[in-house]
Amino acid sequence: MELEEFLEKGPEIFLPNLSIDLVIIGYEHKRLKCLLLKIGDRWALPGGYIKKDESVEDAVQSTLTQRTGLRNAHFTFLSVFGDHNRQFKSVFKDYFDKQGMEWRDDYWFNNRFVTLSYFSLVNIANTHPSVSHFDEAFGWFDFDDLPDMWMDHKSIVNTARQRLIQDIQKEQLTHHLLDAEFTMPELHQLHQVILNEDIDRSRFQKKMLASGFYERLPKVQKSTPGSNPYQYRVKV
Amino acid sequence: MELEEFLEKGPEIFLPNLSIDLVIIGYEHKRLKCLLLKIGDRWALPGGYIKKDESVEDAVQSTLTQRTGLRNAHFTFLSVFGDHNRQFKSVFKDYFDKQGMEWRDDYWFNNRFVTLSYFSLVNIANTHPSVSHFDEAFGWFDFDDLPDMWMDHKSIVNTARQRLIQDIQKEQLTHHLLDAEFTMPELHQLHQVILNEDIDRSRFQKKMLASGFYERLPKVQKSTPGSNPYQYRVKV
DNA sequence: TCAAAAGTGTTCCTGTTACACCCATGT
DNA sequence: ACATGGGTGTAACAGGAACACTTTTGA
Repeated sequence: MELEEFLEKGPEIFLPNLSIDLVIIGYEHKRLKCLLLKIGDRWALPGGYIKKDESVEDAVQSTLTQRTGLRNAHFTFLSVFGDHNRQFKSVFKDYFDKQGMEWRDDYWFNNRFVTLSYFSLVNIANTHPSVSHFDEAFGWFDFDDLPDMWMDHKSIVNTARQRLIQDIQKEQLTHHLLDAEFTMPELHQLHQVILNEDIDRSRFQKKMLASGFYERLPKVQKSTPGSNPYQYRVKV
Repeated sequence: MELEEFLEKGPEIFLPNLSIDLVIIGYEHKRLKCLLLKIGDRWALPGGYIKKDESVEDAVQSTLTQRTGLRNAHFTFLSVFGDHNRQFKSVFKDYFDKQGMEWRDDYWFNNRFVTLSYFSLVNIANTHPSVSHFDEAFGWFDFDDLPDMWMDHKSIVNTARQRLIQDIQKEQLTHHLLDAEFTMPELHQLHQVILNEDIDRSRFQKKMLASGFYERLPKVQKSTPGSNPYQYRVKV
């Protein structure tokens, strides 16, 4: 969609008071990362709007695809942010000014918005992020080293971080962050990073295997000393 | 708000595509109950809309107060229902026809709505439910004996039931369903009803006391055989 | 004094924790 | 051979489940 169309036809195409914010989480170099977009001199979560004739889930999926290039990425509902004075005005005004574009207070996206936030676990290596109307750049940021962010976006990210810690204790979902085939040491390392604490190797491995969620594949050769770990993948 | 104003001024007052649905849960005669409203020949969840200048939480609270008469009732977010063709038209058309009221397809509440559902645990004895614009009656229905309901409302109720079962294992929130002072046997009975299974008395009592959430009060006289149970209340 | 209700104690079992042991492999 | 990494085993412990014991009280 062209910017022109987005500005003028927005209210006809989208639900005018609902937005979607995505906390897209990746893992690289033993760090948890979060995909952010640069708008003006601050950063924002990727997001989008819901077309009047599409479901919320479809809107999330397509926003996710648009931003990461991934077709069937994982995502889960995070929470509703519904403050009465929640609006994007300050975010975009800055951008318009800098671009020398006409600014109008009655642009539809200056409405008050209720946002539905979702978080998504992706394999960074498979993503091809792209920029869109207002954002000039994207970046994967360390969870512990977030840049200046617009509005309440930083607190949304932190909500996601807390939620992730809770969820991985009950559910197997961290594999989304890794390649389709991975080793237990890799998974172990990842969990330690997410929980930010040491986990007993033995216990971790037994717990994972006992879940029945993964299947063991042949060992592969590797170049470091020590024995070769098995490869695993999620069962079909 | 008068019906006239609601029909005509709605789009100016409320966010035009967001609604709230409440699963208000009570407990009476050893049964879990749910508050429903009669619209036409079916039943619906109490709900409402969000004023443009109020937060989602405030809207939920005031809808809850309006429907139950309770000032500070418990409530928790349940889930988003965001199907693309989710609309109330069929619900209200029926009502308008029966009342001999003019029907217009372009009434604002015939829009497609995304609904935010919340569930609330209340003490039925303290409630004073009231009817509003479209609903002619209210009723507390057994969870296992729900009437014909509009749209996806029955599945929202069932989502709440499942969610309640999960939540009470981790959190102390069932006391909202009882009087401010209650006995362990009462709480025990309640949990058995919610989980629909027998719970060992001994284990239950120890778990509840170990939570540190309740404080013991003096025993009171009662007229049935057996010893008098202690009273408990939530710690301040 | 008997039966029902309520509170507490005891035993068993499962699953978590911490740590030890052994095997594989590159240097 | 040895250091490193990876897989599995074991003993100690905590918390849950099942059941038994005791006291209180109205009939």
